[in-house]
Amino acid sequence: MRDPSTLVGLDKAERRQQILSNAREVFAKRGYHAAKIDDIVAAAGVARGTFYLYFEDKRAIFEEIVDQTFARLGAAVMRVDTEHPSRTVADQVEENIRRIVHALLEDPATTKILLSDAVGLDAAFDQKLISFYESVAKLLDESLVDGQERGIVAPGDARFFAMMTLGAVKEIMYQVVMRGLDFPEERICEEIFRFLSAGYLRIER
Amino acid sequence: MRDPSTLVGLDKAERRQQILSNAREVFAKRGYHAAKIDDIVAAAGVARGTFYLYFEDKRAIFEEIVDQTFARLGAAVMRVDTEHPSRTVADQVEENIRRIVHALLEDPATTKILLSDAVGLDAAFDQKLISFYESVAKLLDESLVDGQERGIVAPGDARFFAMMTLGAVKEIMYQVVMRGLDFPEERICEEIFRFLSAGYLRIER
Amino acid sequence: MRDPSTLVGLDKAERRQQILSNAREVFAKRGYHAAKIDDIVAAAGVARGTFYLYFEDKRAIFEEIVDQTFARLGAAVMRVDTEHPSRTVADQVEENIRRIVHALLEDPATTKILLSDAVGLDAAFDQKLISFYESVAKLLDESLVDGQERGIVAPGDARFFAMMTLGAVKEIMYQVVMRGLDFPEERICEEIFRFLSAGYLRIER
Amino acid sequence: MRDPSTLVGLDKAERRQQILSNAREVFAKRGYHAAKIDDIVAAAGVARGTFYLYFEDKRAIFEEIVDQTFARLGAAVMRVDTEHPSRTVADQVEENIRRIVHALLEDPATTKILLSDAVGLDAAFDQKLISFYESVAKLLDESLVDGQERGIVAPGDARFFAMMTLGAVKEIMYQVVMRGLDFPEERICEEIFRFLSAGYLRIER
DNA sequence: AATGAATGAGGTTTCATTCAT
DNA sequence: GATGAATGAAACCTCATTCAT
Repeated sequence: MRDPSTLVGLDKAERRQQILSNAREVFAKRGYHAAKIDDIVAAAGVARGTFYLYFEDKRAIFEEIVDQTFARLGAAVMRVDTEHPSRTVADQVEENIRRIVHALLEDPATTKILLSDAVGLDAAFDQKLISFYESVAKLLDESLVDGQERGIVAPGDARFFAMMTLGAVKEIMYQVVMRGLDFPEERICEEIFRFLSAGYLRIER
Repeated sequence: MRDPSTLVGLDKAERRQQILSNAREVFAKRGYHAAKIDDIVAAAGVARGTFYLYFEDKRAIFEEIVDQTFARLGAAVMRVDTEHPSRTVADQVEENIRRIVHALLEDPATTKILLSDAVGLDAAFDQKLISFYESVAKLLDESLVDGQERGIVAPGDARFFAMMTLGAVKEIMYQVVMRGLDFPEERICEEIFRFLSAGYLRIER
Repeated sequence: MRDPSTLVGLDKAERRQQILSNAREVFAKRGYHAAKIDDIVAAAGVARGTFYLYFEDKRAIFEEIVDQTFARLGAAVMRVDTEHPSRTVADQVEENIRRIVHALLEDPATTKILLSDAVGLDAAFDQKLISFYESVAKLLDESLVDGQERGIVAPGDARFFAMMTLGAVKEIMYQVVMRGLDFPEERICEEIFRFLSAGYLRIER
Repeated sequence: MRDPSTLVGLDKAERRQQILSNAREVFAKRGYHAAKIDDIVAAAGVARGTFYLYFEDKRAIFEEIVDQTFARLGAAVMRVDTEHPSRTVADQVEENIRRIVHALLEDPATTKILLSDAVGLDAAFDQKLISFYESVAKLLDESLVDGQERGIVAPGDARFFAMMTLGAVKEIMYQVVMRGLDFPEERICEEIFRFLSAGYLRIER
């Protein structure tokens, strides 16, 4: 419970944000189901009724957290410009990986929510997640197809390349936020880029 | 509700299995939280009290389903023998991918449970998942380190290779079971193998 | 809280009835809004969950009480037979008044519910009440029109006669159950019959 | 929400009346329990806090509406003067019926509140209603007893005559305001008077 | 062993009322 | 005086689990 004197004078948007931020932490810490409205309002230092003044219900605030995250991640991605590459395409790809990884690591609580709590919540939420990942995969897929035409992406089914790239990044992030692993951001990006560039199997067939 | 006459005469183990199988379907269909004990016993054609004769509680049966799956997946993996390779190493690796993918696709309901419902369930369950994936990653990691010594795996951090491989496979499986995509098993395995072998980026740095 | 030993072994219908009867008393005593589910289950000697096993919600049990009362009152009414009067029509009318009054007085708790608690509950319930009184009035109206054709009912708008008769009976019952007045049933019936027969104003116009 | 500019400059009494009138409409439209303070202040075009500057609480404003109505109805009644009848007694009785019916019909919203919403609200309110109807019945009773001494009212229990008269009038009013029936005022009065004068049963006993 | 009625803890939500500005 | 954001008591209902038969 914070000092009430610091809480007065917040305008609607600020109060909303205050509850939202605290809810995010509570969801990250306890998980969606274990997080009770009581935990959230206690963390935010507001009364239970106040919560319902700003959010429809528990699911709504959770959905908003996830939506905000989707928006933030979407904004982090730079569309790869293959037409007039002021920088090399490789740099652009690397830059995107770096931005995504950075966005995910700068707020591990939210990343944990995205990769753990939001998964398997209910059918509707599953759909939302799937749609998001589909849109990401599609974006990637298009870039890859384009890259294939220019000979900078190997031939093969770009949809698979996209899914596997997505999965590789998700898994590293999952391990990092869930196990509290402490890899340097730069290191993570390098490894991903190296993996995408050449795989690792060097074996005869 | 099944014909009760078919249910008599089941011995303890059979009755247990009967409930377990039905529960698996219900969990896969509805998700852990939306799956009510009522749904499970209705599907299994037993009384509510009977459920508790065979299982401690709802979590216990869910945990058992996941544990069985872990065991099944573990059994599917063949330890890569680099010492006395009766077959080429590449074949062994490919064989492993094929077995895992096959095990996951032959029972999509359970795969969905593993990749969606079991995620973010609660802190203890998260730990269980992490441990499983860690053990898989470790196994893979060891093989890769061994492979690096023999020059059949590229240099680099094998832990990352392991995580990314795991993530790539998980994501494809997730997409397949959640979106009902219908890729042929063989095709999936080929794409994964190709990805691990050479990545896809072919660009100057 | 009753002796639990007396409560076991009730079959579904009996348990239902047990809750229903106790709810009726609680509603009568406290009124619909002041009657809490807790009061009802305490009176019935069952757990809160048990209540919801038998009734959808508070409104549903209240509606059922009212519906039962409507049915009971409807059954108490004997259709006046003007075609082949084995008894005089007067006797039949008197008999009906007697039956209705008797039905209302033998269960004052329910009558209080009908005439007080059920009134102004909400729009849907108002509609239900109006429909019931409308059907009663219509029945009465038809008898009166028929009576007018036979010269045993004075000329005039039978709908008004019906409404006013209904109102007169309702008001007496209301006063009796709400104020605990203790008029003998027979006396009440006589006064009503006398009123319907001749009014009371004996004045020049 | 009215134009705020029209609301400034109201003095205390006007502001009070403004809230009161709007509350009356809201209560009539929604019923006591379904009428929220929010509905009332929205209708009155004032802030929620302002409501509590003028009224103790929700019950208080409702009680005041009902009290005002009681006062208005009481004022409408003319005491029947049997001592020095400047007009015939019949005319005075008829006049009273006419005044009451008129008072009830000129403000159907309030009449609906009185005959529906205020009924069965809670024990204290029931008592208030009973007291009011008792005072009305007593007044009527006294007139009738007096009339019996003068031979212009039939012999019999005047308390019953009073109750039944009250009930007859209430029921017609109830039907009119609840069902939106559109009987001419004059017609209603005639039918009541006719009923009180001679009843309608014309049958042998 | 099987049953299913009964339990009650625990969570969500509403809304009349308060109070700092 | 007026405002409306904040409050929190109170009530409802669900559903995993127990237990008498």
